[in-house]
Amino acid sequence: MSEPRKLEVLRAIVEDYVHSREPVGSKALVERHHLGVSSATIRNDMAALEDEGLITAPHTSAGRIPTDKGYRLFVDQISAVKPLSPAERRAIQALLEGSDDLDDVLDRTVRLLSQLTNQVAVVQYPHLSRAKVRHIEFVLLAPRKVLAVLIADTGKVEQRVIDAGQELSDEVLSELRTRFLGSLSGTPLNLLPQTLQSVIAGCPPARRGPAQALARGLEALATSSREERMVMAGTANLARSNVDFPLSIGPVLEALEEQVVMLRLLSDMAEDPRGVTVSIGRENPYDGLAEASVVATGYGPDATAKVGVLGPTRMDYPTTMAAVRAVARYLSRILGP
Amino acid sequence: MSEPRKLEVLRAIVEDYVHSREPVGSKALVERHHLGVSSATIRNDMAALEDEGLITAPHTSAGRIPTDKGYRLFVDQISAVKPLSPAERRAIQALLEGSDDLDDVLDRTVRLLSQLTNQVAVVQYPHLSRAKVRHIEFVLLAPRKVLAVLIADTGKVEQRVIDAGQELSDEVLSELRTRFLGSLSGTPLNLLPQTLQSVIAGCPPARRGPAQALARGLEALATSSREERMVMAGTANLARSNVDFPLSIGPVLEALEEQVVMLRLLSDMAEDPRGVTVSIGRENPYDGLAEASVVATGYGPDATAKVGVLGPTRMDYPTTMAAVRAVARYLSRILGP
DNA sequence: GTTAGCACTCGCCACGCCTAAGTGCTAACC
DNA sequence: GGTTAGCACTTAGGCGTGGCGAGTGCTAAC
Repeated sequence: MSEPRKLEVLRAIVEDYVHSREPVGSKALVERHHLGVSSATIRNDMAALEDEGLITAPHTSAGRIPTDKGYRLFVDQISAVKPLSPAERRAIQALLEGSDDLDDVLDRTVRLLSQLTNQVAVVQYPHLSRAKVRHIEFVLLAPRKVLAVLIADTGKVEQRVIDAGQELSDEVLSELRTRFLGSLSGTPLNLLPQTLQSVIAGCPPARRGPAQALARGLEALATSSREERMVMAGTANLARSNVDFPLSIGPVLEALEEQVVMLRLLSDMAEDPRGVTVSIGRENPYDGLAEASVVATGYGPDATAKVGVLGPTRMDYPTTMAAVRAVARYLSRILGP
Repeated sequence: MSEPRKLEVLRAIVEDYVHSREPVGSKALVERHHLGVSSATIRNDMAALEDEGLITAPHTSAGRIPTDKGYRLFVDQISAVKPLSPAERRAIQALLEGSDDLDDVLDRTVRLLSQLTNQVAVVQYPHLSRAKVRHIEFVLLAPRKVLAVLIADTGKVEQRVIDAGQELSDEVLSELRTRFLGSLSGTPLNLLPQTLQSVIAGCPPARRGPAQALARGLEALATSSREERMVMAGTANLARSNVDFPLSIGPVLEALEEQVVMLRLLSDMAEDPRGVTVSIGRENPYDGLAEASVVATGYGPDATAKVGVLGPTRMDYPTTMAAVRAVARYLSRILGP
């Protein structure tokens, strides 16, 4: 029993099953792929694969389907990344080029990716840590309520309402604004906390209170937005493939809606040297996603924010991985300096 | 055959069907509701109701279910708005009070409303027309690219990247900023176009070009955000009630994701004097929502932005309407002056 | 206008049957 | 030893049958 052929058999099973959604038997296998051996031999191989836990039979007299472990082996060692079609490349380029705003870019990206893969696409907002403060604005909404707006040089705008703790006049606020802006302009966001301390220290005692409140607000602004938000598209694709999620489309939707879950999941995915990380079925901790796989990768300057796709474990990994990788690259290029 | 009793029968049918999801027959009806007549009489009434197109029988020997028209009559003339439970009132109050940001408020609102009704909740962003300009900021991202930020006195922040058409220096931009801010501060957003014209007119010829570009950008900023965006929550509830959308949960998700469709739908709903508008099944033009109903109402100062709920035609209208109305009221109060 | 009674219509479910697909095993073969 | 042919065995799923059960419409009496 040759080891290479066993892998070849696993590959064939995965591909056929992904294609037909039906358990694949030994006979169909030798017919569709020219493996050069008879179905009996394949049966032996399949028995071995089953012993190793790579495939399983839903019932005695059905063909085999890959297990999570089988998909894992397939993804890690067998499959080759399928190149995108020129049409797809063009679509990516065209769709992403005419956009200005960051929100806009991300929005187009998820839509594109979900169309490309026929699955649910997810994009995490890029981190701000590398960005620098471009501008700060305080606006007095009510005597004690200040709207703080932070504009980063990446074009990202963050806002938040802050309780100043005491009543402020427009003049005081304006003075504070100048103070903050003077010290903070150009500061990288990850260094913001320290710099804020020095601003407060430089304030006359009378201004300390509100300055501290504002500083806290700004700090929250810079850190809160880090990994907190994401955009999503293509949930309708879940329903189309309701054959894949027999009755469990509900939990999947829940997980997607509870953005925290998805964000955790994305963040936890270790960066794969080959560029795209895959989490298959029960490999991920959330029960609702037991029958789902996530294909994701980082993008942007330090590749910390993630873009990815969620679909049934029975998905076309090579193509999906190719699409995710391609989209991430274009995305990085567009957002890049 | 008494007219009032016929309505009573329709009411009973709607309520039972909503409760049990199963066609309701004449016998079950007299048992569950004390109508004071026999099942034979009810059968006669039901035949009449069917002639009028208010109810229908899925097949010969099944009970009846309401038609869209039947629901319509029920909503318009029969049902009484069910008051919310004290617990629900408390939940609304508690959840909405601890919030600061507009985004935050809307986000909590949809989540709350979807939990309250076990359906998909939708909130349209409030219009800006009544809001006034509080602050304007221009930030130079690249020699020709300007990030315009518009802060309204409602605390809403809008941003957009503008192509200035020619290279600008920080000084020129700063001068323009002062010019714009001087004239625009306090201007209601719906009057923005006219005011912008006067700003441009007041510019020295050398500044006209960029000023015009910026003005166009600001105008787009003020109008674009009007009815364009919405927040949504509770799509997972669609799946839970997959009994209601037999196989058609896909189209519903599509409609929800194509925000344009939902926004059109919401905007098109005429304001009902009783406060809550209902669109039932095929009353709405989009095919994917043929089995869905929307319950919505306006909120905010001029009640032009909408908040609502989408669910199966077979929904508990009285409670849903009550929830929508209550949430809209709290929302108006919080956003109010 | 209401009611009782009755014949009739279907959807649904359970039962049993059969077929097709696929397996595992054994014995022969190279 | 690995490969193959053959065969007995298993089982899901499709299909027709028949028996409820729920519900209706109609008629005749009240």
